[in-house]
Parts: sequence; C-alpha cells; structure tokens
Amino acid sequence: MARDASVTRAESEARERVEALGIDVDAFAAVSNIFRVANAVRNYTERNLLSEFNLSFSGFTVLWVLWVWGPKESRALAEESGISKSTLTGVVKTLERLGFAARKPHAMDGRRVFVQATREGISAMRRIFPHFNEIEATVTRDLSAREKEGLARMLRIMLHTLES
Amino acid sequence: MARDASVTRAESEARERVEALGIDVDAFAAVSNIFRVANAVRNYTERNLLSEFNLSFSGFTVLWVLWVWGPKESRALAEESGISKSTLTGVVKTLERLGFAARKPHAMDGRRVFVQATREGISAMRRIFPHFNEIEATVTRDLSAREKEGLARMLRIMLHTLES
DNA sequence: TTGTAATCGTCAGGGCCCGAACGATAGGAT
DNA sequence: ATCCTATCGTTCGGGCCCTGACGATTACAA
Repeated sequence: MARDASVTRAESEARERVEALGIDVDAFAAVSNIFRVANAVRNYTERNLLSEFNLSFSGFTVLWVLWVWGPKESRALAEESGISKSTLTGVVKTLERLGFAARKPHAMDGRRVFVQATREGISAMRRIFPHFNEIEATVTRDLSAREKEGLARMLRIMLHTLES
Repeated sequence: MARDASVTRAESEARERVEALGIDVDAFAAVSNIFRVANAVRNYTERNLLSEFNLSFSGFTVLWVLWVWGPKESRALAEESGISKSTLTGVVKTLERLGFAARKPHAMDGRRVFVQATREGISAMRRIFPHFNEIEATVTRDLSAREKEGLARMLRIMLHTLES
C-alpha cells in the first residue's frame, strides 16, 4: 500500500462532534495525532525491544541521557529526561538494580548526587540504540527525508513556544 | 521572539554522540521530538487544566471518547483510548468515583460491560474541551494553518505505517 | 556566629500502566 | 448434555509518575 494519510474514522467522528463549538480543528488534529503517535511508538518499543533488557521507556531515556551527556546531577538528569525528581529516584533505583547506572556523591556539596552509566549500561546502550533507531526509521519510512526534517522543525517550534 | 526552530543543545549533543554509528538522523530527530512535545503538552495540560477537575490525562481521554462516541464496550473503549483493558478498569473506577461515567451490563451477554458518560461527565467535557483546544491552539500558534495540516498529515502517515 | 532562606535528593500517598492469570460467560461441536 | 475453545472484564504484582512534605545541607545576612 502506498502512503496513506487518510483521516481515521475516530478522527472524523471527533471532528463532527466538536466542530459546532468553534474549535481550532487544525490545532486539534495536529496535537491529538502527536499523542497517538507518541503512545503507539512508545508501546511498540517497550514491547518489542526494551522488554528484552528489562527497561521501561523512561529507564531507557534516562540511560540514554547518561550515555550522551556523561555523569549528571539528579536534578538536571530529571529535567533532561522529562520526568520529575521523585520519579527519577525510582528509575535510577531500577537502573542500579540492573547494573546499568551508579550513584556518586558530590565531593564539595553533601546535598548533590551524580548519576552515571556503568560499563554495562554503556554496553547495553550500544546494543539497544541501533535497534531503537531502526524502529524510528521504520515508523517514518513513508516520509521523505525532506518531510522528516520538516516534521522535526515544526516540533522544535512547538517546543520553543512551550518554553516561552 | 519570532519562530525559533533552532536545534536544542541536547539534540545537537545527541547527534554528535550518535552520528558515528551510522544512524538515521532525520528519523531520530523527528521521533524524539514527538516524544518531547507529547510529554510537555501532556504535563502542561494536567497541571494547568485537568487538575481542577481531578482528571488525569488518561481519564480525560477516556471521557472524551465517551463524549464523542457515546456508550462503548470496555474492550473498544480501551483500544480507542490507547490504553490496555486492565488500565481502563482503574481509570473507569476513578471516573465513576468522580461521577463522570457509569457502567451498564450488556442485556444479552453477561461478559460484556458498557461504559457511558453521565450527565455530569458530559457537562464537564463541554466545559473542559474548549480550554483543552485553547492549549492546542497555543502550542501550535507559531505554525501556519498550512503547516498544522502538514504536521497532522505526516503523523497520520506514521500511524498507518504502524498499523500495517 | 547564628538565624534564615534556598536548594538538594528522597519518601509517602495515590493514581496510571502493563502483562499474566483468573473466573465467568458464551458458542459450537459432538 | 457435555466438552472444548474463545472472549469478556477484573484482579494481581511490579514499576512508573506526580505533588507535597521532609530532613539534610549550603549560602548568606545580620
């Protein structure tokens, strides 16, 4: 089947129900489809890739951040991973249990804690990430390179709008 | 500030770290930004709108489906809401406690259960949805109508790719 | 130096989330 | 009538996720 961008039945039902209210339909379609795709890709990845490593999507994200950035303080690690500090505490505990991450106290400041990926964590990421990227490539396979760039660009614009 | 589509520092760091591995960078940028935006909008909506109604994002989604589609069996409702059957059980319990939804046994088949929005649930949705759409409009305000359509179209293509 | 405010990571509580297992019900086949 | 099989929604166990509160630590001012 060629590229299919047809509006799903769910989406057209929603439109009819909602158009009467003076709604911004374009914004609605764009944002709600972002949720759908994110949800679908997340679940697919957890089931078909991350489960083999006993990693949740968040655990994967945190480990990925540590892999890319190196050791990081909890607060910054949480923010970069898109989760709260308290959630991070639990996720890091799991990563420690799996042997993928370790905590290190700050030398000067008794409050702060560094988190870093262990050798095993780095090794795991090196094995996982190519498969993860394979999934990313697969789910975007019906978009041209130009379209993928445009998609990423529009999402970055939204991110900046959100931060301001 | 005008539209800003600049690559975030996190993203460029990630690129450098990862480019050596023969990765599909366009797919990576597109998909990872979908997660970022979905996460950010979800958290923003929960904090600034849904919390006033004691609704989680999933609760809101389920109630929204019931509002648009009318009464629905559990299995279909879960699928349409993007959550598992077992998760739906808990979410519907919460919606019942809030007085927003009710269960109704199937007349012919003792296994099946219908879920429907109550009068209060519908009334709440009528109040909530315009605000929700306002958020959708705000986070996409720096995109043109044409771009929003393009964004939704590309996401629909990805959805179809995922389903096949 | 001593009080006060800010910031750190963690814990408690409650809800979401999934897969697996379960009892209940239904539909056929024999 | 009695198996077998399929499907329904729920429950259970474990992990993620948030807000709010906490003790510990630090920074700074009086």
